[in-house]
Amino acid sequence: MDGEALLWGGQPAPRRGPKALLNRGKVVRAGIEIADAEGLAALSMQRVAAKLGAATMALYRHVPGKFELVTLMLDAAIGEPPELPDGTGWRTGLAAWARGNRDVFVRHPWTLSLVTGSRTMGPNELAWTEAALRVTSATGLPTPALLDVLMLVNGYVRGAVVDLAGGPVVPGPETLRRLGLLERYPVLAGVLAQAREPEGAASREHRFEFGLARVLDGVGQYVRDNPG
Amino acid sequence: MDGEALLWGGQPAPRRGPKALLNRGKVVRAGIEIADAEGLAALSMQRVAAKLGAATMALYRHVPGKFELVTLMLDAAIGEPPELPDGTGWRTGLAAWARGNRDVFVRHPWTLSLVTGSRTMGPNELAWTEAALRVTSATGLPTPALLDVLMLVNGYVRGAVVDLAGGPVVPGPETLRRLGLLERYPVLAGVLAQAREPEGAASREHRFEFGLARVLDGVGQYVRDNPG
DNA sequence: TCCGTTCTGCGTATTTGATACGCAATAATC
DNA sequence: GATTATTGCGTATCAAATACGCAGAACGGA
Repeated sequence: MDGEALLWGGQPAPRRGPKALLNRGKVVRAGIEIADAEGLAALSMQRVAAKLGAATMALYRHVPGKFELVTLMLDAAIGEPPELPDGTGWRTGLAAWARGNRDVFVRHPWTLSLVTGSRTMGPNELAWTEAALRVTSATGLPTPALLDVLMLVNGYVRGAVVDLAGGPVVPGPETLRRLGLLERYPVLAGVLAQAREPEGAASREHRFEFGLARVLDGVGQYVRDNPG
Repeated sequence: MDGEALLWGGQPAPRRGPKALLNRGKVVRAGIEIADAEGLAALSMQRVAAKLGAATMALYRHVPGKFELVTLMLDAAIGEPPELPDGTGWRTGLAAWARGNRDVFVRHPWTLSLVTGSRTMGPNELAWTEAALRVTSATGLPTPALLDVLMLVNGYVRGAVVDLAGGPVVPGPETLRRLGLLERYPVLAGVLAQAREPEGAASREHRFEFGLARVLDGVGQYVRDNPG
């Protein structure tokens, strides 16, 4: 089964046989719970089966295999797009979309490493796309530019969320000093000297909004310079 | 061995014993070659050993385990930051940095799914950070804002590169029609109707530059509004 | 020079996890 | 009730990571 059939093809209701104790939805939800709590690395067919009180092989009646399970988990975790404010202007709408998008990744951090590869969009992901295009179309920009703006905002969110989810950590000060990096990397040293305490969630949240505002400013300037 | 010791601690040169046929660098490079060609999923200790003409267990003399191998592969793939034009203004420098950053991910697509998690920065990644901070400091912005700008640009690049590397694919037109999505998703339908042929590399490249220009415009406006 | 120490390569065995295959029980349908 | 589709899952196989320990190599000191 390819990705499209998996995500978009319905499952024919069985007409005979014993009542199924499991179903695709239950399996997918159990997988998401495990990944939310312990990450994708902790996801195994045995873990999912154990959580459902079933034998490992029972899962294969409902999902073709582990890869397909993860594919289904991704679209399920993305979920439906939020209701976007209507008539309040493209900037408000696009900002709300971006924050909703961000929240998905924050709630399900394991999705981040999955959206970096080539894949077929599922129903939910496609619905988010439609939602973004709808608010963006209020800019009056021509169709190709809508896609450009979508990738810009979407790209920013995906990239920025990495920091919200606990991004890269600078090595400890002794290590830097031992290797003479504080002298060789003066600007970095200055930044580290000022930012002594580790950054809290509030600071990272502020940084997300800073970047989002700059992105939307850039779009706004483009809209002004290219009146439809 | 934690990430910091692994990435930043040197290896003491052995004084005795047989000449080593392998070394950490060879193992890491072989791993990168496999991941470049076939992706991270194809990376196994046996594959790496086979490529080096060694037995699987021989690798464990040079890297503590597979996870640590991947950690080392990431920093090695990132490589040294490019020489950035000096004295041509922050915008030119930051744009060059962003493109260089993008090129790393395009050359080594498997790195994308690795930079989404929490991790210790390696020497190369830290050098890129210093390079970005250096060109950004020419804006005259205060130190905390430098970090904000860095996350903005870095976030944009990481997110945008997903599309350059072949991002999500919209399901086929029959599927959309069969499910009535073309009517329910009017804006999307319009976009799809216009963009019939699949997008080429040139188009995606253009989209990357579009987004980058908007990001830098947004930063520029902020710099103008907040003179140092 | 010779021996003990240190170090490398790697064979063997264990463990974990995915999944192919087939059987037995179950519930519609005939 | 007989037939048959369908489910749950026991068993077996295969791939992959890695702990453990041995054999041989090179270096240093007596």
